[in-house]
Amino acid sequence: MAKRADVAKLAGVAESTVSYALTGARPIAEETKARIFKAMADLDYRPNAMAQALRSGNSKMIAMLFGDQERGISDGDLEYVLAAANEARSFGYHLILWPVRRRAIEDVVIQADSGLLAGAILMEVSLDDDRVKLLKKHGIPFSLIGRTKDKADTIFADRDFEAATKLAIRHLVHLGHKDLAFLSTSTANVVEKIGATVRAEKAAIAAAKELGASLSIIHSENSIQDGLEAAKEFLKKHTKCTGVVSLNAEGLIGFARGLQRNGWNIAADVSIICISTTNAGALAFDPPLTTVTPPANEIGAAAARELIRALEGQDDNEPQKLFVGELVVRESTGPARTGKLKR
Amino acid sequence: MAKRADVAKLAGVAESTVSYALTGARPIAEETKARIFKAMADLDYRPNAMAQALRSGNSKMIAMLFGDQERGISDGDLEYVLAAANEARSFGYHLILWPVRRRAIEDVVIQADSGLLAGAILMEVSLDDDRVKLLKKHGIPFSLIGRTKDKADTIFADRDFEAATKLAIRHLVHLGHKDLAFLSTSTANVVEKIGATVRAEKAAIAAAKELGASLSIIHSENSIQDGLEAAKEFLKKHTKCTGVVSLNAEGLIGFARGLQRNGWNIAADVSIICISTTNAGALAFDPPLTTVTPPANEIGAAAARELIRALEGQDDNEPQKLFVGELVVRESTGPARTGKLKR
DNA sequence: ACCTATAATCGACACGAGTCAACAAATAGC
DNA sequence: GCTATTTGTTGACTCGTGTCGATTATAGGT
Repeated sequence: MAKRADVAKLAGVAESTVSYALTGARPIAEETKARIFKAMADLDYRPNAMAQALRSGNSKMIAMLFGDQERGISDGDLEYVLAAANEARSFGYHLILWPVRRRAIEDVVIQADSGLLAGAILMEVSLDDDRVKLLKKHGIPFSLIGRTKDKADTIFADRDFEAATKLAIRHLVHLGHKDLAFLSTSTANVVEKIGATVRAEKAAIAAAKELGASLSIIHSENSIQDGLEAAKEFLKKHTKCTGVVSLNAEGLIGFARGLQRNGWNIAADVSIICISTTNAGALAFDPPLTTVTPPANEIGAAAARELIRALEGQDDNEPQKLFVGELVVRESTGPARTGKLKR
Repeated sequence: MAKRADVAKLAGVAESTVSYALTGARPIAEETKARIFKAMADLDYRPNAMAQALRSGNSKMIAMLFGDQERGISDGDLEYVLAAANEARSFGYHLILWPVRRRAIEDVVIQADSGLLAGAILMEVSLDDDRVKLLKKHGIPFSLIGRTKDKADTIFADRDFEAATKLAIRHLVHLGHKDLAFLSTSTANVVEKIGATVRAEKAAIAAAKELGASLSIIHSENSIQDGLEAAKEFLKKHTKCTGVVSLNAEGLIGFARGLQRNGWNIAADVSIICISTTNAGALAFDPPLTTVTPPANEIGAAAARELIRALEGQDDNEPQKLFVGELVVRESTGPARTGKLKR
């Protein structure tokens, strides 16, 4: 592979001149520039990325910290990751996929200290996340997909759960629903203070109150099996409910199935709206699911973009971004049923 | 950050001695070694990855080339990627996620020439893939998830579609099914010679013949909507069929729904087995889907491992790996119906 | 006419590691 | 007891860039 010295020799200039022609850090005569670029083209010259990284102290590598086993992989996750990767690349950065168990975060610190990583993006953040503290302590630049309770001096892109939940509840209330249920994730998530769960539950309660509807919260693991259990609970205690908002994509599959097996008709007997599934997931439902779709692309891209801005030392007035997502009305919601269930 | 010079000074030795203590390329007295390691620990020294990469000419970075928009993202894809990332990291390598449109593959060559990439892993390979030719031409080490028609001198990890398809068909035949259908992907995939489609179709025909069953092939895009269309076609032309093998995970959702809406009972009226969906996808089905599950973890890991072996110059007797996947019997298959459909 | 600012270029050095040639001391071979 | 090899260590060089200081030529201001 041709190096800078080869280009300089062929163009008949000093190596530094080639550098300045490339970076524009100092003026170079047009004529000389032309000669240099010609030489670069002839030699098919590519500046060596590792040498640049070493010299400049910027590897342009960003670790995408992916919580591995713990919470299971959901189909939507890939969307965040791809969006971040695309955005990073458009800035000349690269995204290293880093499946890392929660406890093994020290590896990341080590690799950052070794100059491999310029920064990191963290997914699945809890409200009081040790990993965030560790990264802060070691001065490693990072951004979050999600957010912690203490938001000071933190770059993040997150869902605006308050707005999304409210959007969903308002949709149901406008359809005449008065008795609502909120299908949340596991109680463990509440205890561990997973941001999404805590915020969405709070927001649901607030929005229901504001809009004059009642709301019960149902907890369920993020699995079909547990969704079925949740349906049983619902059928026992919450038959008055005519509308369900779900934060739990996987659980909702079981939940809906449980109701359907019991003879319930989705949309006619009970309206269901999900705020946490992809469009693909919504269409896999029968009937297709009304959703407030998480804008995974925007969130992933924003997390990457804002981190890179910080890395490049650009002052950003607002590196904390919230995204609501769009209400997409499909066929799982309809006017609140009046009178008794027809069964 | 402490550098090698700091360690050398603190330990009272030359820099090269520190290097040799670290790499073991030359013998160093135990006593000296101890002093050096003590100094490294005290200074919290980490060798600079970029300097090592520059000096050694090995960036230890592998691009995971991810066909972006074209074929849509399926949930299973993340599994391959994560498995490859984990495997790579266990060898001290890193996986750069690289969403790249088919045509933009030149970028990869450029970045490989720039020393950023040590190699690449390619997904969604067609039997006669231009990208493979390009990488070969430029001498960029790569491995495939999937495989081309010309397998010579190529590292790959792929599904053994022949065996997987046969496993599926045998399962049905053993249950007494004689008239089978094969739900394939789009005809475009056949024209473009996507390996999975071409191989699985061939294998299905061969296996059915061998086991004495009839087999019709139904083409459908990988979407629920098209799956519904495929169901219509099936209901018109193939009502004799009692068993369906599907290569088309997304399409199968629509296909099954189409049959169910027409009053068909899955398992009782028609057995369905899918060879290309994740366990999660299978469980989202109602009834849970019998599958020959793609061993995404093994395939992703093997693609990474074999590439790294080649990069490190290890002669490998067999860098071409095939994986069948396990037959998991769930509730979508049962004995062939006898007599007429009860409708 | 003189001083200063800017354009254009060059050579030297630094970034932080790996590796080779050289050398002293210790050991082995016969 | 003399040569041949191994052990242990050092300094110098290299990987390919970015950038600073110095140098010359030219233009601009008074």
